[in-house]
Amino acid sequence: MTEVQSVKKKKGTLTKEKIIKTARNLFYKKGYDATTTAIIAKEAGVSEATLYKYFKSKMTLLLSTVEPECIPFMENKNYQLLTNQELLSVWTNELIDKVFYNRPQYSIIFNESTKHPELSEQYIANIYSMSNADLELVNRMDKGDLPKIDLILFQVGIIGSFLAMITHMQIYDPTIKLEKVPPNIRNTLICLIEGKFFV
Amino acid sequence: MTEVQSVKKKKGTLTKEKIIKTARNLFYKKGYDATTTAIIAKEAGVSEATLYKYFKSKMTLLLSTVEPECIPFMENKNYQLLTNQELLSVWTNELIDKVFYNRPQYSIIFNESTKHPELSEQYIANIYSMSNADLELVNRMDKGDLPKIDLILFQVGIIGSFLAMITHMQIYDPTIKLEKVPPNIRNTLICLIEGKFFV
DNA sequence: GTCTATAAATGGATAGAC
DNA sequence: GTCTATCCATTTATAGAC
Repeated sequence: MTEVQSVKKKKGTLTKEKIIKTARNLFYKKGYDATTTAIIAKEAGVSEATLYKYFKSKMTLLLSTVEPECIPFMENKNYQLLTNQELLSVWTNELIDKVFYNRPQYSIIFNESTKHPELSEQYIANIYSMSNADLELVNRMDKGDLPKIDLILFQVGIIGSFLAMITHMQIYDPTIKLEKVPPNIRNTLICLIEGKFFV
Repeated sequence: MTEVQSVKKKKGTLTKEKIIKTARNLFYKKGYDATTTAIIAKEAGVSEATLYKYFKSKMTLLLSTVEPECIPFMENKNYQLLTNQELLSVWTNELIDKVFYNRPQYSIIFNESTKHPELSEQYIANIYSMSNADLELVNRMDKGDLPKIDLILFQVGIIGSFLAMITHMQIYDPTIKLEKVPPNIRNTLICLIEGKFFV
């Protein structure tokens, strides 16, 4: 399938995607301000002039790297059939997975939005996009089946918590390769959210 | 008391402190890489040459801004007398307050450590410094009175969560003045940690 | 569509006067 | 202890050839 796609795609499109992908990883690892257009171009295998053919500024490129292309990741389960406990558990795990597989985007948005207000719109678009599980949660809160809380702030807290834990591991072992959510992080986070520590 | 102190202090010391304070706020608000030594000097009311008399490089200044001068903030309660519930509640609130009143330092360390490994040492020194409440928690975990968890990772999660919530508010209202922990953040975070949502 | 070459501005850092 | 003036490397961004 990727074969078919890449045959269809024009050279220019591929170059553009390569630049975005390269820039995203660099912004994620070193931050926007510390990443030069020179190094992006070099690692993407193009010249700086080419980069500026596709993006009229470095900021435009930044915005492209956080576009929600990979953000939607939701299953279409029958959330209505779940118990409160089950729903919350599913919701938490879906959130963790979504953030994990898009952690460069989330990390960039969370880290750079205060510094570069141009990103705020993308931040809001991401944070306020509702999954089906979200909607069902809100539904039950409205009906009184679940305690009413600020779900957005709650979610922000979980994402911040998760990203901090990932960062923590990376500070300890900068060479670590994260192919899936590290089990100890998932456990500690679930433990945190479910209040398991509060016996 | 500040009067007495300022009389005692030499001019140079005051200048140095002014530079650190100014730099800390700028690093916090705009990030290390986006903050120039020119703007630090200007806002501190000195020339760049003066700044470089006190700090041999911009990185040295960064390290000074996160030094734990304000970090210790702990009470000396009789933690042994508290019930598990009370201890956890006290521990959580102390952590929140500590992070809040030193949020520039925490924020800088959390945001810049991956990008600038020179900071890792400070990161570790901060994260691994144990308060009395920490020690009592570990104690009870060892005795089996509380479930055993990775307390460090747990703490990292809470700090990340808290900083993300603060950032979230600031993205919404960049003019906001935070004089104390916003009640909705404290509530949501407590609600998160105590698993109140998991009925 | 991509490159080489370069403009224009800004960055961190220092020498030397007062 | 502090400043003015300046150095040199690096940065974003572009013009014009292929």
